[in-house]
Amino acid sequence: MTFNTTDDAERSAGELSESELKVVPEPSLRRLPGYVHFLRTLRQRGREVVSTTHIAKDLRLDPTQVRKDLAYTGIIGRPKVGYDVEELIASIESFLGWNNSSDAFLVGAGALGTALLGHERFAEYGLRFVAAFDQDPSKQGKEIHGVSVFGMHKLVDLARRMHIHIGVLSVPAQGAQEAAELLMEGGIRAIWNFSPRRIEVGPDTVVVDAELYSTLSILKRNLTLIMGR
Amino acid sequence: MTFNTTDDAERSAGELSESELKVVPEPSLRRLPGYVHFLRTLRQRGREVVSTTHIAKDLRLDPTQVRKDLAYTGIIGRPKVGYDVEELIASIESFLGWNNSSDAFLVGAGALGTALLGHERFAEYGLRFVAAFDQDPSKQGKEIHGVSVFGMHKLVDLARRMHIHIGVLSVPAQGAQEAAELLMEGGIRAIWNFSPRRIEVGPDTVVVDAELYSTLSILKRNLTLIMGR
DNA sequence: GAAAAATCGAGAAATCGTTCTCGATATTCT
DNA sequence: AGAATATCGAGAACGATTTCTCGATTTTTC
Repeated sequence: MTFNTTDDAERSAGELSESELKVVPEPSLRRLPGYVHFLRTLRQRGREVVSTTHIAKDLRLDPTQVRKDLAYTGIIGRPKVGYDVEELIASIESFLGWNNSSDAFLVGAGALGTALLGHERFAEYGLRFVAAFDQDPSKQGKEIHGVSVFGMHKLVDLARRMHIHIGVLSVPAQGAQEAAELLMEGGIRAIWNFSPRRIEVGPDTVVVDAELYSTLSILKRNLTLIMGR
Repeated sequence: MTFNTTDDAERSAGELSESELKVVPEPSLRRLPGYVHFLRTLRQRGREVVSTTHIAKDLRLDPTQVRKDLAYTGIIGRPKVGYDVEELIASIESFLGWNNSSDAFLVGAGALGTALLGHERFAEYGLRFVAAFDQDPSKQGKEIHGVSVFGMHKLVDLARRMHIHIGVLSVPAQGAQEAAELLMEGGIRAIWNFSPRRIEVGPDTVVVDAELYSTLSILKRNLTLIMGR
């Protein structure tokens, strides 16, 4: 997040009813994509089963922790053997909602927005951009990486008619809240926020911050520490 | 993890000596950028002092937590008044190392890399791209957002001569480790990893994952939960 | 000038997440 | 077939982070 960063954990959780969201710890949620990535390479190498010992070793985690994380997705393993790789991938992907690809709108087709539109890899994670929006008239009517760019005034109507549920926000800080309001008016239920601003949403919408500036801060802080040794 | 993501907290911490890094909790580090952002808007509005009560309310956090976070940066407040906004911003920025801008290399000038190069905002967070590198010969010799793109073979020598300490990795998963090796050979001490792959580094280098796919996963998971109500 | 109100800062308590321990189970080896 | 080994899964122990409590301090009000 963001800078928003500020409150990532609290924030995203706070937006939903307590009971439902806190079921799975956020740290576990953060680790799950990593498992999938590792498992995909295993599958590519023809591996059929894998133990948490094995996963943990590669990812430098505690085997018990991996086991608990995997358990959240509902999979059960076999003692002395481990888990079926194929089944495990399917279990996590399904749990994370990567299977049913979601169509998304992107708001703010600047440098960052353009990059996000061009990042084909998101398809693997169940995200597909179907339209982009920008205030700048010179961008409207064009296509960026195969996605049409519209003016902001078209957003609400299009979102409603296309039944879009995900909005990706890559606008400057000032325009962030305003853009979020439009997205909500269009019926969007989830916002992936790349802007450095905390966004206020209603109870029917979730915001997750991309945390770009948070991780950058951790990097610079760590660099300072490591240079001073 | 992940791609990275997986082990962010553990990972970055693990790379440094225990004592130094664990001083400030990572959750606090993640929240600090958010404070700065909020404080900047306060300053813009002419506000001169602010209390943790005030900050916490806006960011939906616990006032005590905010107070503890701020204390890590070394600032001290005045009872009944709060903190001097200007001084507080300076304190956090200095703590996070945003003042002394760091020169960085970017590896992988694809869609994501291009976007990062064009994101002027990073300058505010003490990051400046001075060169980019890519395998693709058609990109070499050109400039992207004012930054020259070189072939990978120039990386090590240039990094050494320019005394670069930060590398930003936006290459596909397969090339990530290899690119990281080059960066380390060039003397780079900190890597901001946007690739969905865990990276192995020596004890003199830190890796911080950008966690793009982690936050996306949290978003999709939350969306699934909220849609099912 | 004294009383009231707001806020900081330090320490205690509670909560959350990670790590450890152990019994149960499936496989492999002899 | 029986013993040894590896791994899962559940619960306990531990550690870290968040939240609560309270005394001290400064400003404002009467």
